[in-house]
Amino acid sequence: MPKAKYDQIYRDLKEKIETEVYSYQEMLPSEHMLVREYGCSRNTVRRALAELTADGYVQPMHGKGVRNIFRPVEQAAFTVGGIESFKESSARNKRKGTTQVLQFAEIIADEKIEKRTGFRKGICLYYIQRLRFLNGIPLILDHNYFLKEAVPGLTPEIASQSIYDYLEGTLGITITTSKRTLTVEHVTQIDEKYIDLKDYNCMAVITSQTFDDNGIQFEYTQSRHHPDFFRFQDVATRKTH
Amino acid sequence: MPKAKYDQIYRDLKEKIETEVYSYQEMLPSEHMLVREYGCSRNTVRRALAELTADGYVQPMHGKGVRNIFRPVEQAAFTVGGIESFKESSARNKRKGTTQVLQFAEIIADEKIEKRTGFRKGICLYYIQRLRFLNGIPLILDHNYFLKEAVPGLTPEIASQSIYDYLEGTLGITITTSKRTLTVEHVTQIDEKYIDLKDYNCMAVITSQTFDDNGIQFEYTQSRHHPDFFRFQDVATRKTH
DNA sequence: GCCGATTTGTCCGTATGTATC
DNA sequence: CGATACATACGGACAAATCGG
Repeated sequence: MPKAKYDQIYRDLKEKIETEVYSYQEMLPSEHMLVREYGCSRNTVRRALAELTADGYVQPMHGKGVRNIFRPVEQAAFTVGGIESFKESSARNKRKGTTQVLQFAEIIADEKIEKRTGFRKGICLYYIQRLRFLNGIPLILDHNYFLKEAVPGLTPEIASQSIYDYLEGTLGITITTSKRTLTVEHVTQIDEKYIDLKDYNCMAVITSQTFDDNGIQFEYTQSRHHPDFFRFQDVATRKTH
Repeated sequence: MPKAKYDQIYRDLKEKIETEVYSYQEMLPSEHMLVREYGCSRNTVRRALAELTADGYVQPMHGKGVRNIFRPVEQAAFTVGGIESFKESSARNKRKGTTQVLQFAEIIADEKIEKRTGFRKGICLYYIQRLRFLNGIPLILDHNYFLKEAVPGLTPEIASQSIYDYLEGTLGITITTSKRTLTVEHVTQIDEKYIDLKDYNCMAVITSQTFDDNGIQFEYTQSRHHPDFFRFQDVATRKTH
């Protein structure tokens, strides 16, 4: 938990927006006011506001002020957003998440794997297949590839709990960046075997390459979601052309 | 095209990374070096680097340096990323995009529409249905709702070209923020009527609420994509817990 | 282990530009 | 026109992490 001043301000403003201390479309106090309120420099206030802007919470308007454009979202499905473990996502979506390990193996990357995952050929990887349950219903099928040298000592036992807890807690790895691609793909035999898709013949597929704070890619994951329980959210800002 | 100094530096570094002047996993010059190279302050360099970090191009490492973690992506499908018009996306994906307007109507928002789109009940909207072709093949079906008072004078003729060109060019609107949700949904009768989905019974659906620089939501769009020609990309960074 | 040099991270105060009212 | 508000930029200071001697 960072104790940086800008982060404190960011969290404080974020909560005020979420709890409607400032209502939708209302202006926040000016930067000058916030400087006085928080007893810091203008740069620091601006940094907090920049993060809220990136989150889609506020919109700064040149010469006018900063407007609250946040609206709460209904959480009907299983919402995916930032980098989160399944455990964290389950908690945020207020569901009980459990995991069943279907496969756990050590493999050597060949050319096909290199092309798909970004791991160099010849490198030793853990390959793990896991089935994810929400409130007892199997909804997500994960195929994980972990770089063995970066993530030593992985066991099926750990995989059935939270690998991220192990990485961040026990190994002290800092997870930093995740590049994700989202596609819609036909169901496979494995999907059908474990997940009741009713009449869907597709799944929502997130593939991600995850990096630690040394810029080393230690994970490639393909996460296949039941369409009825999948929702991906995003805020984009337009770049000038 | 902003002529801000940090933006120049950002673009310059971005191009150097893309053209592999710095190769994958290589360190960029230190901030101090960049300051000398560009003749600016350290803050300005840092701002450019912050944007590259958000793009997933580099990863700064405390006490060590800034590492290039960019890898070119193969463009097999139709890649969706930031806020773009169909025209812009087509060009970026190197495809010829054309548009057929299926419906063009003025409607008044009722409660159902309010709940779905975020436009208040009673407000006057343009409703537009458009079929998008890539290289002559129909692949995307768009349902647009535009706030009439914010986007006056829209015509089917404009809708068959680029509405964004009209908004930004003729009307002088600045498009700023877009909140998007991505789901996988069953095909509808309309989908099937216009798009050849082969044996897919799902589509990739992006719904977006778009705001101008006054924080006014002027657009709600549901964009339904053929699975074979859909790919959404994203870079996430992990927040400390 | 310690120290100093280097590098990134945070924060401040100030100045100037530009848009709005 | 002046006052207010956000945008950009500079230079400096200190902290924290890393690395080499």
